[in-house]
Formats: sequence, structure tokens, C-alpha cells
Amino acid sequence: MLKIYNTLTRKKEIFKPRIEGKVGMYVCGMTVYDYCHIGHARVMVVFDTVARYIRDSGYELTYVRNITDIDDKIIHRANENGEDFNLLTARFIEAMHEDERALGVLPPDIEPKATQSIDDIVAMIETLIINGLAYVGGNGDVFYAVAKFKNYGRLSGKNLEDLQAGERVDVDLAKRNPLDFVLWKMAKPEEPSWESPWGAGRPGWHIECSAMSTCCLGNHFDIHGGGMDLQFPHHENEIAQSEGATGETFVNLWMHNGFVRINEEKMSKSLGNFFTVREVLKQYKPEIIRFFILSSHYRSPLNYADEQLNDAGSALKRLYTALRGVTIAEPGADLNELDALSVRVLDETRECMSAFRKKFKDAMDDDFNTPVALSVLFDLARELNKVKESEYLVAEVLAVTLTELGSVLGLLQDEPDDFLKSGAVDDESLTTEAIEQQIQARLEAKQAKNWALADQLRDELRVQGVVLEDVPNGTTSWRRE
RNA sequence: GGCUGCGUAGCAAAACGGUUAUGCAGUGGCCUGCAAAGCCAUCUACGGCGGUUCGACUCCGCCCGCAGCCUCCA
Repeated sequence: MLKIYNTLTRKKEIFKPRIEGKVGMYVCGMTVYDYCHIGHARVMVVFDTVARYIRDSGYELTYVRNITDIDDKIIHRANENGEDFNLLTARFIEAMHEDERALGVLPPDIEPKATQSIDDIVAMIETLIINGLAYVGGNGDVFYAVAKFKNYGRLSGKNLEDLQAGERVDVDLAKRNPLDFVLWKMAKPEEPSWESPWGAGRPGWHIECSAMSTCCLGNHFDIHGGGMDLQFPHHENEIAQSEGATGETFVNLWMHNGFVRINEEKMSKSLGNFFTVREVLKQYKPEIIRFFILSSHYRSPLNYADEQLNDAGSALKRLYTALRGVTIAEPGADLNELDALSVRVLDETRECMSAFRKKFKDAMDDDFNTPVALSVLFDLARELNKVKESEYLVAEVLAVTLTELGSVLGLLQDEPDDFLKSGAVDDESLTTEAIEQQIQARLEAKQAKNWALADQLRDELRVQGVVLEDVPNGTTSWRRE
């Protein structure tokens, strides 16, 4: 029974989709004017994992994640570069997709863009005006009249009085109320614009998500997610817009992931303390980053530090090492050829597997508790290591289970040897052939009982980041550190 | 100032009103020519002070410390 923490109620709730068996989920994606940083990677990985698990639990999921490809920052950056904003956004959309693929993030089912949703946006603003919730301000911009929406502040736990009391240096005389926000922004000369009943302009920041989510998923859908910082004002405004326009409940369940931090401080563009995904990928394999993200609960802060990335690498190495050398059997293959003893052992193993699967499921059902789910993978790895040499059939079953549970988290889908033998970056300094040659030379030295030479050859590789492991059958395997 | 949330062993990170989390690191042992990997064993905990309870890391109160939101931000 899946339970999810709902920001709206500040409680874990039993998840019940509006339509049995079907789930609609919308996640606020990127504003594409720069490369994704690790904070963005967290959103992508977290909700990718949520999507995978919802599907794994048997639901038919429609996962929508938008791209905001028009806003002030985009225009500003395009002007800086002296290029058309469409070229800028196209470039960073492509970069974002590259980062996602690297991190094992599956594409959402629908990826709407703001610039392709202008008609829906305009239509929604018109409805808001008709409903008396929006007005044309003194400067021609269209604003949302926050005070007209009764539940404003409910999601973020704020009320209008407190917000108004807060120190706002917003002296925008075009607005009736300083808290009112822009729905449609009139274009200045040279700015990209679209025609509308209020003149040429562009959508405000929040309206595109209201338009795109309701268009893709209907007026009322199950899950809406994003980073913590979007709670206010972005998601609050989305609720005001969508519910104000449709008159229906907008979203049942709001999910917000915690921040990535550096030295106990939020990673953000304004603080300038961020690492882009592609920078980090130069140093660590993508799966290590994914593991690192999943090693803490999605609502907790996640501190970015080399030590932790290195630990994540060691942890992943342990899992892949356990899988190494165990071929994954076709499910159900050749069962008839097994003797009675094997069948009995396998039956017992399967029972044991269902206990592991249950523990994994219980963890994920508890608001996507990935740290506990990961611990189950390590429990499996330990069992696997124990029986690997002695009971091969059991080992196969364990390996299948480990790989399957890993896939729910988007992990352990590589060939173990591929993972273990690859470095963070493709470095051509030491080829596989050269390593194999060195190993061969060492084996010969070993056979001649020339331990000094054998150790020297091993140390030489060690210095270059290659670790040798002698296998009982006389061969030697290796991995890169 | 208002509103959220957090404080667990050397590091990271969970659960749970009474029973091994887990990973990395450490220590001892097994294995190994020696290692590595692996297995077994083992040491480091629950910010402080009170309260509830037979019993609290877990519930309640206060205090201290930290972070986030209240302005663009995943």
C-alpha cells in the first residue's frame, strides 16, 4: 500500500488515484537557459524513480514534465549572447536530454513546451478575467488578483496578511495589490512576443504550468511535483490559476523534493555555488551520481561532497562485484532438467526472495524510502556473495532479484564487468589490451613463483588505477578505481 | 519578524515506544604466495534539559544549533 507525503496536508497519505489503476503526474521541469546542475539532476532522478515505482506497482502512469522555454532570464541570456532565444533554448534542451540519458532518467510521456502552449495559456487567462480573478493593470500587463482567491497560501502555509506584512520593496504601481502576479506580460520592442487580446506579449512565469498540466492531464489530476522552492510562489500561484479557471480541485497530492546543498548551504544559481551535471560527470560515472541522489530520502537535504560521491562509488562497486560472474538465467529455463534437490533449494530460495522483495516494496511504499530500499540490495548482495561459489543456481536467482529490484531504482542495469572496468571518463592512457598483457605477464611470473616481479607488475597497474583480483580458478580479473 | 523542516555513531543515511538498519572507514579472524574481492566477528549513536511511560533515539514541552521559504531559483 503506497503512502506518499502530501505537502498540502503535511502528512503521509495512502495513495489513491482518482481513476483506479491510472495515475497522472506533472513535474515542473527546467527553465532552459543554462546547463542543468546537480539540483536539477535531483529532481529528474527523484521523479524518474517515483515514475518507475508507480509503474512497477501496476499503475498506468502518464508522466508530464514541462519545459519552460520563454521567460525573462531566457530573453536576457539570449540578448547577452546576441542570438535568437529559440537557438538558445534548443541548445539547452538538447543538453538537458543528454544529461538525463546519462543519469538513466527515462523520458516523460509528454514534455510540453511553453512556447507551444500559447493558445491554451491565452485561453486560461481569458477565463480568469471573465471569472473576475484577473485584470489588466496600468501598464497593460495582465495580473492575477490574489485577494480574490479564497485559498491563497494554503499549500505553502502562508496567509495574505503575513505575506503583506513581509518586507516587500515591490512598488509596482501597475498592480492593485503588491502580491498580485503577472499572467501576461506586454512585450517591449525587440522582445519575442505572441499576439493576444491584450496585445503582443508573453506569458508570466506561473501560467504556463497551469495551462500545460491541465491540458495534458485534465483539470484535476493526481500528483504534482517539483523542488521545495517552487512551493511558494510558483505552485501556490498554479493552484490559484488552475482552480480559478476551472472551478475544480487542481491536484490531489503535492510532492516536493529537498535541496542539494554545498557546505550546508543551498546549491543555487544565484549563490553561484553549483556544479553542472556535465562537470560532475567528468569525475564520476553517471550511475554513481544516481546512487548518490537515491542514497538519501527525497525530502531530506542532500549535501554534495566528494567524500560522499566516492562512498557512493564504493557502494556501487560492491553491488556490481557481487553480480560479477553470475550469468542471469532466462526465467524458467531448463527447470525440468534440475534434480529434486535443486528444485527444493530453488523453492526455498524463491521464498527467501519474496522476503527481500517485500522489504524492498515496504520501503518504497513508505513515501519512496530509497535509502532503505538500497539497503535491501546490499542484503541481497551479501547473500549472493555467500553462495556464489557453492550454489550456483541459488546465486542466479539472487542475481536476478538484485538486478530486478535495481531496475526499479534505475540502477545495476550495466554488465558488471562494463561497470567495473570503466573509468569516469574514457581515458585512453591505459587500454584494456595493455592491462590484459600486463596481467598475462604477471600470471607467468606467478607460475615461476617470481613473487617480486608479480607484485611489481600488480603495483604498476595499481598506480594507474587498475586493481587486480586473483580468482581461485587461476585467472585474474581487474577493475578500475 | 512569520511559516516549514532538521539535529543519529569517524563519515553518510534509515527505521522503530522495548529486538542487527545499511554503505564507507576502523579493529580482529578466515581465505590468499602476498594482496584485492569476499565471508565471519567487533568498536564508535541517537543536540541539551525536563515530562508522559514499566520502558523513549522514537511521544510531549522548553532550550540550543542548522537549513529552507516569505524576491528569481529544482
